[in-house]
Amino acid sequence: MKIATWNVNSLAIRLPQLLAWLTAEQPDLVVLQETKLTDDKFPHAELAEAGWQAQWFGQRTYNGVALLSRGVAAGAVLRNIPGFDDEQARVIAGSAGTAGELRIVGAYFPNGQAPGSEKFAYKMRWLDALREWLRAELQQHPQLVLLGDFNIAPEDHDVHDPVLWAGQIHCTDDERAHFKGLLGLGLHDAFRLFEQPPKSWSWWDYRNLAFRRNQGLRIDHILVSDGLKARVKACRIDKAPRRNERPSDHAPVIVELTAA
DNA sequence: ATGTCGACGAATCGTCGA
Repeated sequence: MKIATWNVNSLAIRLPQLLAWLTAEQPDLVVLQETKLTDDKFPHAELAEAGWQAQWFGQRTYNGVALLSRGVAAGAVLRNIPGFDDEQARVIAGSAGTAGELRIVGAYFPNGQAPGSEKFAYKMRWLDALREWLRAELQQHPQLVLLGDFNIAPEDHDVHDPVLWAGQIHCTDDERAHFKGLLGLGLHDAFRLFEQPPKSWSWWDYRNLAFRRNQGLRIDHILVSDGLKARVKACRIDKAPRRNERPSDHAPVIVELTAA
């Protein structure tokens, strides 16, 4: 069972790359971020043609998320955090897996712009709401995967230049405390369950030849619950799509689980 | 350090967000 997350930075632009990647990589479940599509424009027909069921939740210009499953549609789908009033489309959750035992929570965490900004305050409120909702969700669904673009680099070794980035957005103590708070719910950073190549990033700025210079951040994550940890076989970042022409600025992250 | 994308509204570019 392969589960993946990818911030596609506009599905309108990236659909051909997504379809090619799905064929090449053959994941079972995929969550997408930054589709930037209103729901009427979501390319469900093209995905269905390729064998994918989709659940989606989007808006114009910004944000937008989706949950793709091969063959069987996800059940008990939720859009955004229950009880948290939000105009932005950032979360999609659904139940999937061979026996519907897996709870998949795909999320596009707020960017936060800069510490002290109104957008940063929104990020903090959103993170509070996410944690409290997930606390309850984990009671209901002990086999849970939280994955997406977290917009948080959890530790200095997730940052190409920790001195340059110290205290900057994605790297503040407040954001990192929130990441640890999620781990405190009984979640595990799947990527760090394994030995990994040094300087592994999931995002590289379009500017400054950052990808060529491998100057990036690891801000896209897959967190697995206590109840799933023993099933985690591998976790990796797939840099191949970042080498495409007109790539997304993010690379997919993939986790492999053993059969239930 | 700030050199790039992508969406959008309005024009063949400026603004915003990331």
